[in-house]
Amino acid sequence: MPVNEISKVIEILRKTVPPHPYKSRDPFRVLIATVISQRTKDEVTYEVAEKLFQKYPTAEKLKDAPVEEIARLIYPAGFYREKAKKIKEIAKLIWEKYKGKVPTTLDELLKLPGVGRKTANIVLSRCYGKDAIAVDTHVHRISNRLGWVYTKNPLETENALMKVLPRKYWRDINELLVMFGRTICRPQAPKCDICPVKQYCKYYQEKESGGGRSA
DNA sequence: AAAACGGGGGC
DNA sequence: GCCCCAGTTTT
Repeated sequence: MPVNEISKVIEILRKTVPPHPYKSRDPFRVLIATVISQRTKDEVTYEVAEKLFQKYPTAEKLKDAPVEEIARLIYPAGFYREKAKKIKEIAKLIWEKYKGKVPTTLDELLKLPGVGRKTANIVLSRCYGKDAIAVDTHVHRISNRLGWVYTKNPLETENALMKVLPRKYWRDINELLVMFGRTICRPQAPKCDICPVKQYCKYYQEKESGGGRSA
């Protein structure tokens, strides 16, 4: 797909897709909230994260919180035991090794437990203004459906997107496509009939010409 | 009732 | 690369 067409699709989505509800740009909060959101529907997880921050607002406080108490607070997000352990360990590392400041580079972030490329890139792009593409399953699925890239895993998608997606969109693409994926371009039964960019979508075109068979 | 869902890490 | 992880939502 040509670059100017990708830009057009993004501009349409920006005008039609609802804004992402999580607004904080505090690196510590974004980092912890993103870890909590892993493998869960993120509607719930931001409420859960706020409850956690009410009781433990900083890395200094969180590093001394009992794992069971963290687990109790984040329970609705699922995987609460393993996440609680990781969250506490992250808080401890940030406080002791990084003097209370969340690392600002990909390499350092990836050393934290429970932090992979998606989580690290969320922090880099949202909190530190770096040109990073945070690829989660929404970004992966939608990029492939639209025909922007043709890849089989998130890392490939990240690399391929860096070649075809104009740099000015990198930082915002995750929030935009997450909300698009939630409301229209869902994993199953996407609402193509009301999709504002279906005319630019490979998946939709194939569905139309392929006699109703899904791709 | 069963399958889909969503990141990271350990092997 | 494969497989596991827990609870909610969709089919």
